[in-house]
Amino acid sequence: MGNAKLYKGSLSTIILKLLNEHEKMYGYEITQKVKEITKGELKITEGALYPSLHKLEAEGLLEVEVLKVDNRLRKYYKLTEQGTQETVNKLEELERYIKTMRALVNPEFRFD
Amino acid sequence: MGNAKLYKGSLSTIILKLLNEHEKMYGYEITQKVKEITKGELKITEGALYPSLHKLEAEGLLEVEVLKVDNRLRKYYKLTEQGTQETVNKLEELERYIKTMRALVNPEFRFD
DNA sequence: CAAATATACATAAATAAGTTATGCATGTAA
DNA sequence: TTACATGCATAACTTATTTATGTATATTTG
Repeated sequence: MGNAKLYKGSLSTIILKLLNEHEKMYGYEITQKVKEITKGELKITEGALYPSLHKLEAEGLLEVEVLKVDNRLRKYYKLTEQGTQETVNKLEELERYIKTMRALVNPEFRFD
Repeated sequence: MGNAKLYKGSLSTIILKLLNEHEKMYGYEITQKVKEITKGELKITEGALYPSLHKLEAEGLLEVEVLKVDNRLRKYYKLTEQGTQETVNKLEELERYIKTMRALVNPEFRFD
C-alpha cells in the first residue's frame, strides 16, 4: 500500500467493511473506492488485493460470482454469513488497536 | 506482539514515543511499561523488541549507554536529535493512519 | 491510426516485521 | 531446588506486503 507501514494488517478489515457496506464489489472497484474515500492517501496495489481476496474466499468469508461486463471479466465478491460475523470482529479489533495506540502515544488518553 | 496483526509496523512508533517521554529507558523496562500502560492488551516480545532497538540505533535515531545495575547489564537507550525529529514524523503518520482508517470504516467520518 | 491509458484479472520473487523457540546469566520467591 | 523475574540476544520460520511481470480488452489522445 502506498505509504506508511502502519497499513500492514489492515487490508482484510478494509475489504470486509467495504463489502459490508456495498453488498457486492469486484477487485478493481475496491481499489478505486479506497482511492476515492481516502482522497488518494491509500492506494491498494493489485499484488496485495488479489491474494487477499483469494485468501478471504478460501477462508469462507467471501463468495464469488463471475460476470462478463462489456466483454471484460469481473469477479464480484460478497460477504458470506461467516464473513459478516468476521467483519464485526475485525472492526472491534481496529477500535481496540486505535484505543491502545492512543493510550501509548497520547498520555492524556491513558486508561484509568 | 500479543494479539492483532494490526500492531505490525507500530513498534518503532511506540518505542520512539516512550523514549520521547522518558528521556532514557532500557529494553526490559519498555516491555513492562507497555504492558502497564495498555493493561496487558499489548505485550512486546523480546524477539521483536531487541532487533527493533538495534535497527533504530543503526539508523541513528537512538544512542546507547550500557550500565551495570545490581550486577546485571542494562542497555539504556535515548533519542538522538534525529530520533526526536523522527518521533514527530511517526506520530503524524499514526494520526494520519487513524484518520484514514476511520474514513474507510466509519462512513460518518468521511472527508469532505 | 498508433500509442498511451484505463479497466480487469493474476502470480512470482523479494522484502519487512513480526512470532516462536532457544540460549545465556543473575537474583529472588516458593 | 525449582520456578519465576530480570536482562540481553539471535536464528528459523511465517505472513503480509511491494515490486515486477504477464495477459487481455476498451477508450482516449496526439
